[in-house]
Amino acid sequence: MAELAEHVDLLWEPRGRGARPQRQALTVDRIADAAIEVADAEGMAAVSMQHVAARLDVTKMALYRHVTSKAELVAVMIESAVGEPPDLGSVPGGWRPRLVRWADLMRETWRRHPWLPAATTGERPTGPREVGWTESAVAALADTPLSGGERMDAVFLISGHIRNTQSSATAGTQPWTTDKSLREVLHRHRGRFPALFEAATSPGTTPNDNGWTFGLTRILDGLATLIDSRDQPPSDDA
Amino acid sequence: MAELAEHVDLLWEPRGRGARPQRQALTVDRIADAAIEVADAEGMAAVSMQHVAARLDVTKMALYRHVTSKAELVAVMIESAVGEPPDLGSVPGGWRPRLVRWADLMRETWRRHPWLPAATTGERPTGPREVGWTESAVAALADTPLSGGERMDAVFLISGHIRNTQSSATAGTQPWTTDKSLREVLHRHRGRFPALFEAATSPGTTPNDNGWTFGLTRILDGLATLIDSRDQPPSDDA
DNA sequence: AACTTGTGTGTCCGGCGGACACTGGGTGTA
DNA sequence: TACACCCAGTGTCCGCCGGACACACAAGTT
Repeated sequence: MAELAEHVDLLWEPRGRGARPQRQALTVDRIADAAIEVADAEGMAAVSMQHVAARLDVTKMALYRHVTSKAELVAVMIESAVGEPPDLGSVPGGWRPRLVRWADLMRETWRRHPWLPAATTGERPTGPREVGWTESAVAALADTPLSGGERMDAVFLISGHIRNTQSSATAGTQPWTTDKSLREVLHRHRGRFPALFEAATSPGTTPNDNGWTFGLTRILDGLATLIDSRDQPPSDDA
Repeated sequence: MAELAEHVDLLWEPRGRGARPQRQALTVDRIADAAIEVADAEGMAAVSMQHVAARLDVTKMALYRHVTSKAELVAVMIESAVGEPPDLGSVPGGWRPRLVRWADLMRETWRRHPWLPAATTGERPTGPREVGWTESAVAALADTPLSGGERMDAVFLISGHIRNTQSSATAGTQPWTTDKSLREVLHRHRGRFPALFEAATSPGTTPNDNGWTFGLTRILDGLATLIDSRDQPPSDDA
């Protein structure tokens, strides 16, 4: 690790005030930033202690002075990547525009860090910023007649939809309209999957956004149905 | 690997027709079954070539005679675990009861194999049974006025909801109403997350099914809104 | 000047997926 | 009957992974 070039620099480069320039001190933030860079560029699978350490020009064990385990590093990565939760107070028009705005912001964040779906599956601790995002969405439903549990379920439903549309090929449903080899295999077995074949080859009217717009509109329409049924106090129909 | 007990058995146990009983030959199916047993019991993280091989009493390299890589083993596991897709032709009442039935069946399958969400995230090949499940759901929407792309988006939306409700703590939204330590931390920071705190502590009217029923109802209501708007040919309201 | 503390290093471990050469029993053929 | 071939299963090796632990070494403190 002690590079010869480093010594040469020491001899030849001007030094500031007698103290050696010396590389920047390691901090949790610098580690998390480096790990996020790796994940953004090469995916979650490339995030190993060695790889992250190499990017910072230290040994992997140096990282353990600042994080206790890889799981903790990932947790810090997530908390840093999701960013500050938004304030939707200024969005006019009630719960629906607020949720649309929230969903768009969250989707944009997740789009910038495609590894977030992979990193956030499974049991793990939750950080304050992540909670803040949820708070923000739950608050958007404050003036609806939904119960507390229903508000949480609604937020979970939307955030789940973001996760699903951001991670490709989630349930084996997605890439058929675009992936050429899949279209080909579907064509070959069209006798076995007639409805799917017809749906995948018929002229599509949906935007190519992984079902994002379609799903969000359905979910919000469904919420509207529930909310409207509550707003009108019990009418004659069950 | 050559067990003494095996030799003893050879000497003492009756043998059928002169041929030694000899352990069962390795097949892809036997390997997949063993891997599924491991995953069901100990989770996806415990599925390693060595672990699976040990369960079959062979060396890990023996598995590579039947699958080319671990990824292929996982693919075979999934294809085997999802089972035969259902035939919904006999379900009366139109698209909605058919989709409800489909969702219940799929949810039950995924409940039996909690590792399916983890195993099916990320790029991977898709098997015919998995496609068959999608076919089944798309076919359920055959007599609706939805376009092909919309049918696929609708199916993706529902299967994504299944995935989300089956994998716990998906977006940091779920376990707050149940997990005691999370309730405690939320109580401690209730000033910072007032809407969430109020929602999580207010008397809940939702069943404790991870938002499954709530979300499915919202999605189907949203689909109904779209379908109804198509069924009535363009009326006066936009 | 000696001690403590905090930060990065070097080495080791078990487990992972996988490449590759080998072996030994069953079978088809001479 | 003898032999060669075939191939499923074995043993060994490699590089990478997360992580434990002892150590080095500079900066303060007393």
